[in-house]
Amino acid sequence: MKLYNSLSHTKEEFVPHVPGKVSMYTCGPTVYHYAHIGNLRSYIMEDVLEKFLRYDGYDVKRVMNITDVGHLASDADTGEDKMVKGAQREHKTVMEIAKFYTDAFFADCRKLNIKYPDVVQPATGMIDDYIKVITKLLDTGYAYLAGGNVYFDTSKLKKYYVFNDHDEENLAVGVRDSVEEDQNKRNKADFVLWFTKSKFEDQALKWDSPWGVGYPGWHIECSCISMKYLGEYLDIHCGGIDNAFPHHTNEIAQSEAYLGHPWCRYWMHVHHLNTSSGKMSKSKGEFLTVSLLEEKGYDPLVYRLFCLQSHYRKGLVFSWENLDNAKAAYDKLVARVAALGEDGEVDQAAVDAARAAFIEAVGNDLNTSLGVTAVYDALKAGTNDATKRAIIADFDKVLGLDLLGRAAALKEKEAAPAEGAEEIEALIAQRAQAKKEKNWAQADAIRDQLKAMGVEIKDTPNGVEWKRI
RNA sequence: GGCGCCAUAGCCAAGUGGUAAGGCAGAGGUCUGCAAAACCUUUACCCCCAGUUCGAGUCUGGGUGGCGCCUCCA
Repeated sequence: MKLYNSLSHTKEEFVPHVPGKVSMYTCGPTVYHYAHIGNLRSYIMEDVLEKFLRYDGYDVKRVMNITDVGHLASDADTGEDKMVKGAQREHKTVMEIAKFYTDAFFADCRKLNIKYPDVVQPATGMIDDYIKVITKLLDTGYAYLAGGNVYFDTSKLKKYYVFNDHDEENLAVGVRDSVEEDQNKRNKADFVLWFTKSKFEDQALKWDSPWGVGYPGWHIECSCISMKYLGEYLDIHCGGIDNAFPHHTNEIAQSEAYLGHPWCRYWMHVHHLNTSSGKMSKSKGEFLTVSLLEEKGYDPLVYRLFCLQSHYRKGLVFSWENLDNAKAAYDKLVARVAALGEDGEVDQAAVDAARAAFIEAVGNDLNTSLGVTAVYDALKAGTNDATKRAIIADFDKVLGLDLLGRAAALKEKEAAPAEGAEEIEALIAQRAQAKKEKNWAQADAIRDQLKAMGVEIKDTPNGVEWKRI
């Protein structure tokens, strides 16, 4: 497949380090609050990537971290750790908070049909590894001690700004309000590997280390977790675009300094979900969760379709109008799939041809919009229904829209003798009588009454059909 | 200020030099007492200005606009 690589800024043919196998790392959530649907856009698109690679025949191993330590609480840099703040807010311990929101995150993922990674590793479980890597970086001169903390020395690298050509002179450090420049740093871009002293004294979790009691820096976890489970050569590293700098840049710096050779070949960055006022973010306070969508009556998979209709490398604007658009499309799609019959022999040649076209489309830098179009093409094709079902089932291994499952549920719901069926049938009979007498007002009144009961009727040549809505 | 991504119909979008896919919404139609559903038909001089070319949405240069990053973010 072709994949846009943030390192080269071009679409490249994807070639894994070991033929047939793909090692894939994803930056996981910081578990201090619910994930919002903007966070989840990344995980949906990464899920599609993973599923597509499997669909295309690769043996994929996917690893994700859970950040349960060490992220700052606010723009104002006031010295609270996000985990600590979350714990204080809810009167729980940091670890209780982490557990709760980790579970909540994966519950959301399940609803969105996002596969659970092969390995999930909380950052707090890897302290020994961080110490091992930091020790070597100190021994080899890539790191230094200053003011009680261990820093990575970015000047030791041939190229530090790997994703874009930053000019250090023009980097605006502390560009946001009240972020102070750390005076211990030798170079502007240096970053902390291990804290023993910081402005953030209220860390809940601290560990002993050769440099004193403290806690790890904000980037080391991803390097260490990735290397532990996926080895020295990583094929694909995923994450939100906002992580490219400094987080991923620093990961590369640490990992390659530690390993002494190139580390990760492909970097995939998912762009943001925006609202009319910019990206959706937790720190802005107002954000949408999967639960909220459900409360408002949206199937979470409607949101998945909403994401798939766009491209991961483009900003996507969220609005209720746009989500309604996706909802209408999804409901229609499910209804069309539900209308497919069961009869006929699957035309394997047609399935193979559709599959080849699908791979061609989605394999081009994850063109999910075309992938969705392929479903419509399959529905319109001149094949029998069994073949259409087979093709849609096949595509759905990647798209994850559960079209067949939802269609079956829809049919079951319509077929089930719902509660109050006699009453409904009686009303329908009354309406039929009214219609016969051309008493349209009463016929319409009965239809409205049924609608108020949650029953939708339609007149067909074969009589009246009704269903619950 | 620096760096990066993006710019196609009301909305989401495809398009990788040869006379603009698809979806949603809208409009018209078939059916219907009226609806609903379904089906059919229909809706674009591709942000602007130069340039390259027989030919540019597609390449080049310059603008404009939106978004992101510059040590919390997916």
